Amino acid sequence: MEFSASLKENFEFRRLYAKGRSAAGRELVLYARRRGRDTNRLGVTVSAKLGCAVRRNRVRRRLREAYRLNESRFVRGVDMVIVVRGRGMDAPYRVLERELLALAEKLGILA
RNA sequence: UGAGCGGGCCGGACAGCCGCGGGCGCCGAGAGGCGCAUGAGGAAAGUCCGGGCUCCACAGGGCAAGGAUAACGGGUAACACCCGCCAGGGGCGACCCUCGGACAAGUGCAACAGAAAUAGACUUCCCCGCUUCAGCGGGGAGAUGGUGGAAAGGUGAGGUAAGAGCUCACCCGGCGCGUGGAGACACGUGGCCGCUGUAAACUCUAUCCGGAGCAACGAAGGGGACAUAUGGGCGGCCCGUCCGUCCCCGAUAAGGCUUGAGCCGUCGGGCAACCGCCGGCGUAGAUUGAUGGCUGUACUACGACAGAACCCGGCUUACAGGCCCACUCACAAA
RNA sequence: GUCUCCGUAGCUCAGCAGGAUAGAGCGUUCGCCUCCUAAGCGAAAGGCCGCGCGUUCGAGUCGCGCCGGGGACG
Repeated sequence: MEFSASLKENFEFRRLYAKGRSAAGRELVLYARRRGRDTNRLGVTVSAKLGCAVRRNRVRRRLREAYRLNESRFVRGVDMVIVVRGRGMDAPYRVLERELLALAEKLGILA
């Protein structure tokens, strides 16, 4: 990826939940917050209650792929967190991709 | 052909493009880039057992406590696992199932029902005496008594006043002896005995177990606290033995981190589990945690259960579908 | 990773040295009381004791294996 990295630290997730802007859809919830850098950071969260490790990994990989293939459409300098809801566990890739872009559009972080 | 039984194996495949992890090679001052091969499971899971490894000075002895295991023989590093075998049970059969030591050391428990729950009494039966013929007294007997999971070894015969393993025959169980077996045990035999069930009740017997865990451990160096013993050395006590101890930074670092009781094959030993010899192979190692997306091709057509986190051996649980081998029964044909 | 505890009526809990028909409080429903409501009084309904297998004559209770839900340390 050109200008994106992972969001890792727990306190940064918490800061986004508290201070970031959010948009919710049927399968996902997206939190985003601008920061004064040139790069983006992406975090993905799937609750352990929603399924076993294999299913959680699959959703997480699909979402990272959806972001990777559409990276050029995003604004630079944004931290974001994707939270998967129960309905999103079995959603196919196309649905997740469309939902991610729609939520990003709603938050105004698409270029 | 149908039904079944035991064991083993696979569990998405192939091609292209774009991505990811660590490894190797090359380029680059560096950041990084390019190329190559490689990259989750039979259960990776639950964390229920057993070990390796690391630290606790050695991992030492004894006692107590606690825990674990439980027919017998073997396999193994070890086990609660595996194999074989015995006993009991199920199936026409292949074969399958069983926490399978000891209630004859002691203690506890056995509701309801029943006269009575481990054993006395009562009811009842018989004989003698008395009698108002209802019964009462003395003696004998242990058979009868709706029940109950379990009732004084069972059935039959003899015997007797009435009865009783009191005696006899057969059977059952225990114990002793003999034979066979490595042993559990089996078979035979005896004028020794007849004893309720429950130890997944306490307990007893035999054997085993030091503790903590890779978030273990962790260097040089720096800082601080307590202190020479009535202290400490991973739960208790004793012996023995050793020693200054603890905290913070360094350090959410590097390492530990993958070659190991490894996998495959031939041959040999063994009923088997398994063991031995020889030859070959090199097979994830992350630290927010690597396998995804798209397209195409067929197939019993959207392909089950499911993701390594120090590493092994087991157990248990989840699992669409498919393949192979051995065997059994029924029917048919030869 | 290690270690614990709990699943019983709609809710909160009792009941465990195994014994017939599983209780209490709150709630629900019905009745009484009151002009009406609350309170009070009386009655009733409501449970495969989380699931399965086993031990036992008999299991909510004992043993084993699962499932679900908490909690502790790091």
